[in-house]
Amino acid sequence: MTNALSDLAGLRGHHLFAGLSPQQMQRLLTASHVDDYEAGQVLFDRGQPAQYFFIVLDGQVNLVLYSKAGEEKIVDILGPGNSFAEAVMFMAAPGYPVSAVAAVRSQVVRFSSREYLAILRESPETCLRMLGHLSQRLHMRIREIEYLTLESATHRLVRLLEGRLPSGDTGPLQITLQESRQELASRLSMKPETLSRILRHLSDAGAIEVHGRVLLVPDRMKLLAMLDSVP
Amino acid sequence: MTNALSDLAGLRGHHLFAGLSPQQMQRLLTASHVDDYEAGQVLFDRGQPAQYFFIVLDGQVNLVLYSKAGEEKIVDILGPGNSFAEAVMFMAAPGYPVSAVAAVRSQVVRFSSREYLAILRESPETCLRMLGHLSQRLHMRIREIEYLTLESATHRLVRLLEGRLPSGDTGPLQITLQESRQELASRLSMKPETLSRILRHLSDAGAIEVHGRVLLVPDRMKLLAMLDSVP
DNA sequence: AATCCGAATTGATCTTGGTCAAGGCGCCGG
DNA sequence: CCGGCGCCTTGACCAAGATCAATTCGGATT
Repeated sequence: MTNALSDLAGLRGHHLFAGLSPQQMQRLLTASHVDDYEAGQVLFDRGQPAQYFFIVLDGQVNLVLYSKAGEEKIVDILGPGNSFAEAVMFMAAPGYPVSAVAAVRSQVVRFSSREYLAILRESPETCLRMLGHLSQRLHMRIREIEYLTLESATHRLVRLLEGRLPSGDTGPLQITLQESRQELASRLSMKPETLSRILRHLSDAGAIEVHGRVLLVPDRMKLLAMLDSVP
Repeated sequence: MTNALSDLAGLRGHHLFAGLSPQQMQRLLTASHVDDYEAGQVLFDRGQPAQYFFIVLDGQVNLVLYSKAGEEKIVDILGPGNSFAEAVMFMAAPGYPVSAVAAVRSQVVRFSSREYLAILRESPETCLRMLGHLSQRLHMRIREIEYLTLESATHRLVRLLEGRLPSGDTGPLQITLQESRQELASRLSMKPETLSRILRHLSDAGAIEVHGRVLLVPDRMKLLAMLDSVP
């Protein structure tokens, strides 16, 4: 737990802070802390009172939910530059709705929600930006609900892969997964066994080529065609 | 399609408008319209450019998603006083993320997002209120994802019923469903047949008593106990 | 290189909820 | 009072994905 303002130069440009005056930024930074976490370490638990929001500097943080039986569902995976828990501060009785755990050794900045709220109160422009941000989040969740209820496991995987394809080119493309199979499965709300079988199925069909965490997509159209063949 | 300002007195108190000055409210109202819809009529389709948000005056509006195969999933059911599509206006390229269809003959006010945004730009207090509102919505969705991925159909139904029990009393309680079985099933992401079977199961177990749309809950604890017996 | 250990894959089987089809019930109009 | 038409319920069967149980793979350590 160190206060290392000097490390934070890169944060100026973060879109949550775009439009803040240098003084406002200063105010925020003096009330912020940079923390290091070991792999597996918990940043906060679901239900805990929420006084902070966060930005990942380095490493990876997973937002996760647990069932009573102990199963876990990864709701989001955050890498460097990503913020999280910034929606919680606007609730009347702020409590984190998910748990956050470092997936690997990570470095994370922790900001005071109180301070940020005070600043928001005097900058409508930033307010509107934040509204856009939350709106985006909300729509992501609605899309996730759509995929969960209306589509099969195969569809969900194909959609995720498609979303990670470098847009543009039509030739052979490459995706490097930054998460483990278990994490990927959990995020897609399926079991690792199922993910494995689907990857194999896609591979047998020639839609992808699997080399560990690297996936080759010979033809994006062929991948998308899998959506029709497995309704 | 009539502009009936006189009908709108009740809207002054709506929490989306709390804190607006009479002039601001006036500005908004002159750019708003009251529309009547038949049962089954579509207010807007998913993907359509979004320039309005809405408040239900009377009747019922369902927010729904469709799969390519034509299955439908009801995302939300809105009654008098409820607003919808108010998050969309903050997106960069506003398009409705769901479709809205009147479930019964309904009366709905349609507001100009442009106008409301202009007002927001000059009232940080209202901005913050709206942020709280969206935050709430976001958490509802996260909870829904939680239930969908981590819990069984029975759990989802019990949770919904529990949430509708008049809080407080411990004695025998009563719930009157305002939606049809089909709607309820769709909202809970299950088929009507499954809902029917679960209701029967709960009824056999003595946790509820079913009389058409009226449900009696002899003991809220007994209902909650079903969560353990069917993991 | 040999070993170890957790992660990933594969196969066999099970469970939940979906599908399909056949009644039953309620409500409305005649 | 009687049909008829939706909606709901019930039953028999099915399928996607989960679970359980071996292997196998990969990569770190010695």
